[in-house]
Amino acid sequence: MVTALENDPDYRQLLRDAGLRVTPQRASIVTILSETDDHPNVEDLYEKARALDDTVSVATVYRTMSVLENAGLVRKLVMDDAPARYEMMPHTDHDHLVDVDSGDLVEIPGTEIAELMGRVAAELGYQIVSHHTVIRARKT
Amino acid sequence: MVTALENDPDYRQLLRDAGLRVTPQRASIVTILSETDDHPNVEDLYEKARALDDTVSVATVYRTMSVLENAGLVRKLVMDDAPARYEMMPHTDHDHLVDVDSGDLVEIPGTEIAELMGRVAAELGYQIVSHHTVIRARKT
DNA sequence: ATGTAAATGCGAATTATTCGCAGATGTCAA
DNA sequence: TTGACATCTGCGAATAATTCGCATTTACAT
Repeated sequence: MVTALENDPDYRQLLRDAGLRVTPQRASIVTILSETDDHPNVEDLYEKARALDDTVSVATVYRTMSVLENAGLVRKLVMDDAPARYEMMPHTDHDHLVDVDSGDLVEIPGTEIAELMGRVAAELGYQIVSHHTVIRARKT
Repeated sequence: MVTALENDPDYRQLLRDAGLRVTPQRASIVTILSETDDHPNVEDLYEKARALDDTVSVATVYRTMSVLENAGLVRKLVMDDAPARYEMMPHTDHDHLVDVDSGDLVEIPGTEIAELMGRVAAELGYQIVSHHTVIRARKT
């Protein structure tokens, strides 16, 4: 269980490779995000990161997410009717399903969906940059 | 070329079947939306509907979209960084692809993607209510 | 015709997110 | 090590999209 980015040189290097400075605020935010199983929104991240480092501000959480998204380190999940949620860019690809009754967000393992999209996009002469899929569903 | 819902009894009935009143504002908005090829946002709809009927207000466009979406007559496309866009619920299913360079929105014909999602969701014990997929891509 | 719930316009309120700016600080080259 | 300086930061104000409150109107079942 890692408690600070200091102990986890991976992210320090990832940030540097992306041409980004390693600040304590970014360290706390990335630590929180990478240690969590769910998909926090900015408010969640702000509160938890602040527990590690009370100099973190909301604006910085927004900026950090934006900057990490551009660097391809973070994936933003745009929700239909709620603030965006985030996850570290997964190594094992997956999509997302929202339980419309409970609001839970479930990960759909597997790369089939993305692969199919890739094929279909290729047929139209496009190469996928990213895809945003949120399935709204109800337990059967 | 239809110019008012009056001439297109289909939608009047669809609204009624959904338990909704047929108001002139709704008539204008639905007419505009159903005659357009692209995927207008609320501002687009507001301006065009207002040309038909200058009593239409922005709030009503929002409310109408919301109400029609719940009734399953309209599909809302949640964009990553721009206001939501809408389309009449298509009979021929399709998904959407945004050209990241031009901003163009392209329809992806076919039901394969939705079918695959349906199968995958079923495996997890879910039944799809709706799915919102926007692929961001670049011409090859 | 008429009663009533539903719908409307208006403008104010809310919510998520971005921005401007002045001060702080990581990083790099000497 | 130490500067130098571009990058980051916090703060609070600004913006943009969307929703709400409320008084008034209206569609439509009876």
